[in-house]
Amino acid sequence: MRGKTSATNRREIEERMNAFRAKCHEAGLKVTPQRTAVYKALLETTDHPSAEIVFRRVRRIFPSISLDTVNRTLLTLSEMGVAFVVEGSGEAKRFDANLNLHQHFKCLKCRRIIDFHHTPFDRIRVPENLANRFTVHRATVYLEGLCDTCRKKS
Amino acid sequence: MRGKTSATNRREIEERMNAFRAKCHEAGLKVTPQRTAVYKALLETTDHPSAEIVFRRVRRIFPSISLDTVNRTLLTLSEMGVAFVVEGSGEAKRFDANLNLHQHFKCLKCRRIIDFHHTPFDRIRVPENLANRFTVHRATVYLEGLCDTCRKKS
DNA sequence: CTCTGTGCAAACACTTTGCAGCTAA
DNA sequence: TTAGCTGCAAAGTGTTTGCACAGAG
Repeated sequence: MRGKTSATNRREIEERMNAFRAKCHEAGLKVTPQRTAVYKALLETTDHPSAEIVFRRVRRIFPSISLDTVNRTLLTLSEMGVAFVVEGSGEAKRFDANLNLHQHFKCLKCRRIIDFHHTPFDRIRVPENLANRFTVHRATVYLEGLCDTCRKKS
Repeated sequence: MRGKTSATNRREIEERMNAFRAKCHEAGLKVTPQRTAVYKALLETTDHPSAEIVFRRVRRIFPSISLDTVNRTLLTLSEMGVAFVVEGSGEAKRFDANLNLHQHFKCLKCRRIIDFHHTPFDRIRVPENLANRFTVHRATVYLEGLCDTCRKKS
């Protein structure tokens, strides 16, 4: 399962690749072999690789690619909306000593993390099959988007 | 509001400080002035400061403290469970091209991010007052804890 | 042909580590 | 007294930037 492509979703990958090419054209971005290879590598995994790991994978079929290109491409992909960054923003750690129940909203533009509180979100019910696999310490709702200020600016 | 302490929660801060001292003793950790100052600085803010920012704040009342100490202390605080790290794990960015609805579980020990899918979590209803303040691109449930493997090991 | 994208190298930002001296208990 | 903590300096890891050349459109 990990990192492997099942026969079933091979067609899905092909579809996504086509959609990707279309989206590049739309956005006025060139469809370079590097870009294609990076996107494909990312599609073919179910784990959440770092740039370094994507780099190593892509290099197997595209030996001349550089890590910089992989980094830049991954950034481009996130900006296009065909990929996103999960936990590990690359930025400095941010700390929180507020142990009262609350949730976080993160602005993708100014990177601010804003606390909010919505009582129905306090009691996330972790389903049983997950509770068996994991010991859950924290279960919270996480929102991502644009804050008021940044939304006005753009 | 931002970074300020209101008169109302001044007592709450004092309470937390006492609980903190107790917790240090319990854990066999020394109650040093540096530690106390860092924790207090963190309690007194509602934003989510980086080590650098905590450092600058603490230095105002404890000029001889070093950034390393702040870094180490913040780590200690997270391990004690009196603070936690929000977005910005300090680690490398991780990417995900899976645009199908899914949720993430993060193991605090091995740092793996594991996808899971629980249909009731797919449609988080963002309350209206938030929808006014933010443009939400992604709303998801985020779990944190120990995975099966790490739980067995410890 | 043109202009974006790429590769390389250097700069940067943040974190971690090793060690000697200090201090809370 | 002494184990744990702090400050300093150096090394490590990951990301960003500037520039010249290459290649997609």
